[in-house]
Amino acid sequence: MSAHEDPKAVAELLWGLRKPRTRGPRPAFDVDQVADTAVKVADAEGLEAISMQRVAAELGLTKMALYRYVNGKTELIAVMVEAAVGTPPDLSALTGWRAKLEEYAHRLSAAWRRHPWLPSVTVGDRVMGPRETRWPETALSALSDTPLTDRERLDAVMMVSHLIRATHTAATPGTQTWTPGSAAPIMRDLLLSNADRFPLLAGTHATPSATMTQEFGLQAMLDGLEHAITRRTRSSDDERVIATRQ
Amino acid sequence: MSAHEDPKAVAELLWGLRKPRTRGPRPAFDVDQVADTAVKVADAEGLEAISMQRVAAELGLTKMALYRYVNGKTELIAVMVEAAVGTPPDLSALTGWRAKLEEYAHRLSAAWRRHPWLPSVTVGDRVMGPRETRWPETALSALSDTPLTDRERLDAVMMVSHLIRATHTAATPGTQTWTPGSAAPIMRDLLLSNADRFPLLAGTHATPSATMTQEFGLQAMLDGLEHAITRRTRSSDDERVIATRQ
DNA sequence: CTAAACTGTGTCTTACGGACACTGTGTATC
DNA sequence: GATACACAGTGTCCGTAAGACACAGTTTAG
Repeated sequence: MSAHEDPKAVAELLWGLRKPRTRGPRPAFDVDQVADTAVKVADAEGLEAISMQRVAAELGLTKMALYRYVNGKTELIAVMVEAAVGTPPDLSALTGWRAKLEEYAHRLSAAWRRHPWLPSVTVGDRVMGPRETRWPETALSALSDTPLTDRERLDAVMMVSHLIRATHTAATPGTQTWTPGSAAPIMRDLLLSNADRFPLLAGTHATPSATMTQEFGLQAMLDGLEHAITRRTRSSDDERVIATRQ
Repeated sequence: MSAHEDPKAVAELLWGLRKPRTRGPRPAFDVDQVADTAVKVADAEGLEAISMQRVAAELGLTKMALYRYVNGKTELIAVMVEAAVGTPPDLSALTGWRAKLEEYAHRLSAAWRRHPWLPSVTVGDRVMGPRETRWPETALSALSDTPLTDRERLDAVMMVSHLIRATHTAATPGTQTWTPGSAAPIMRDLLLSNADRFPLLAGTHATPSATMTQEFGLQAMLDGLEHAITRRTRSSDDERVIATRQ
């Protein structure tokens, strides 16, 4: 949209590379306060409640005054994410990649549960801030003593993140604006009254796009990862390795 | 937003439960034509190009005339999805749940590659149309001769779908509006110049939020699923089962 | 043949993101 | 300490979006 919608500007803002102002009146707030306020609004009323107007009003400012802090809505959301993600857990107390990665997954899940709008915004080609970047870095550390390649480690981390995201996105509607949860029962009715065409789905008595059990998916993924690691270890240094689980 | 944003109305539209009109002038188009046109626009110019104005103009109609066909943008997108998903593959020729599910995953991936905007819209609490519903139904059929419970089967299907989605969402930005791909190199530079704080990520020389190898994740998932299935079989009827793979 | 039903149109409202010019204020420099 | 510059906050304007609503024209049922 605007000329300010530039990833370089976002990077400078998130990574603290904005030149500090000296002259002129003191700003009434700083970017962190703006971000925190916006996060509070999004937590309470959802992401669709976030507008320049709304956030500015919350701070007692005019809409245009907000543009002094962030160059546009893209930057606003970027700092919101950075403010909301929090810090990843310390995994050094746990032993074994599996325990570490499992703990990581649960902590990530908790963070996203606290801010239901986060999954829908932390998607796609974008610039992450330093706090957010700590998360994948931490996840990678869980896998550092496995025989996986760098690429595989990254893939595994992304895989876990995406799974956790998937278990949360059901709550955060994408383009639908009706009250959450109202579509599921209707979908269920449709399946039941069309049970002849969709016998398996109707048999599950659950709507497909809705919730997904997080633990089943997570354990299956870790099992699969364990398989890959075990096989890699076996073939690489020709030595049987006791699997961490069972 | 409007009173028309009601999942029941969407369900009626998608499942062909709208009472057929008899009196009055013939509509210039039908809902399918509207959907196809909108899909074409979205394929060519992205989802953000979709507006009532734009789609109406494409059909040679006024914006308000479009509201005669769909009650709002939510309905428009719903019919777009139903028009774009296509039909799931026939898995009956393949033997074994793993081969079937793998084929399913690849076909799903292909469908989403054809319409890059689909992943971002097929999320959350919503009503699916009959064509789209065929997809999870087909995936469930791949697992029908496994000893998994209904719930586990559904979880497994959702897990695979979400993984495939995850490998595609990198291309479809969520809230960022800049040209795709421009953030990744900047993220890479940030990681490299902060290699002391993010040694593992910097070592991978790849940006975390970007692409993820689909096959690694898929095979890991299938391995994990295989583990669950094998264990279930072993414990349920006390009989060793030859794993389908290796 | 008439009246009801329906399609398509034009106009209005509200809300959004953003541009831009302007006012006032505080700090650094001379 | 005076002054000029830099910057925070404001008000106004614009383009675009979704949607409400009333109206004109058309076609089919009775």
